[in-house]
Amino acid sequence: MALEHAILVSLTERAGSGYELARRFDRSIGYFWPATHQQIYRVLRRMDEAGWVKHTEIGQDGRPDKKVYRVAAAGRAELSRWLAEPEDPAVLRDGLGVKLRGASLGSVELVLKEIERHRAEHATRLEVYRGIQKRDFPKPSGLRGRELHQYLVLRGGVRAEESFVAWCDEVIDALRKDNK
Amino acid sequence: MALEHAILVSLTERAGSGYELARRFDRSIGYFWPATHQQIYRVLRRMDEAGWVKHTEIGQDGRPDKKVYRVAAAGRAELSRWLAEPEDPAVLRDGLGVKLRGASLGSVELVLKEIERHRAEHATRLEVYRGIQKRDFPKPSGLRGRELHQYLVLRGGVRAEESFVAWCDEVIDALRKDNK
DNA sequence: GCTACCTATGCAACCAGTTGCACTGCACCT
DNA sequence: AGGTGCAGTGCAACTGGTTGCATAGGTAGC
Repeated sequence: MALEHAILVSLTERAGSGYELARRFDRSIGYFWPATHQQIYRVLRRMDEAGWVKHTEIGQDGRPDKKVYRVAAAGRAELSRWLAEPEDPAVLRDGLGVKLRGASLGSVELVLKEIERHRAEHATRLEVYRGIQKRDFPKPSGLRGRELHQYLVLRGGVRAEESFVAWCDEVIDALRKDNK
Repeated sequence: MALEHAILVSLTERAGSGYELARRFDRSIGYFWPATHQQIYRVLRRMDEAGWVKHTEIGQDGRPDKKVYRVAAAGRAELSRWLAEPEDPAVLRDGLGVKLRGASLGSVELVLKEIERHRAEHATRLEVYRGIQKRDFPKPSGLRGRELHQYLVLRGGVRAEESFVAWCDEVIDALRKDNK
């Protein structure tokens, strides 16, 4: 598992509350490791009990109190232990493939519409990534170290979405021709 | 959820036992919707109780008896209901991205090795897909209907692996240059 | 004044996927 | 004779992720 580790990476970059982490996951890390606030709160509590992180309660006026977490020594140790450990390659799991495979058992028309819808969503995500790329890494050739790594992860997202959109186009085209 | 539906699609193509389904998932559908035999047995029993599939016990000599499942009317109904229903776009979830993002907190050397290892595994998977493509769809331009759909799903796998391997190459190259 | 949304944390129940194990019997290799 | 691997089904326990709900005060728009 790696939600623990994703949180540790994020908290090492900058301390934050569960809520803030959930926002960060929505915007960046979560593109590669999605997580809801429920999951994040639960894991934070677990890691707190295990001594991987420590929290400081911060009273705010006008807003609810918050707990700001920062990585403890044990957390840093666990993180480098995990970084050195081999990771199982991720598997593809997309219901759209199953739907396409079964298209002829239902309405090919509808499956085609569905693929067009997915194409649009992935194209939007791609635009978001490209926006981040332009804004945060306008000159990638000069990047080094941590920033380079962040950039390369983003590149992974861009490539995945590009390839998905291209596949959708291939499918849409082929299904339309088959229908004629 | 869609394991039910993945199984229904597979069983509609050809009736089979839980064991046979598990083999099929290992070889084809499972590239896009992985499942272990445990999961398959459990879901088959559930679908049997719900009347979506029916089984016939087949005694074999020299081998254990098996239950051959085939899709019942209720299963066909459920399948076309699901096919017409919108599906949430799949999310990317790859620990390797988290590792790369956190690389500078551990050993960049080791993360680089890890990425090379993943590259090799995905390249192997890509070769498997290309082999299937060559063997089963030597002339894709003439394909229609169900065969076309199967081919297009395979194309999705090929594209995903190609793009992953290309990303690995980009990362390996960039990390090596950064290290110099 | 009402609705809606944001910040902030959390419980409880549920569902899906993973892992480890158990049993049988044949075939093949060493 | 013993180990490995294949065919075949299955239980039990666990882990991780999802969904629905609760609470509470502040701000912004109609």
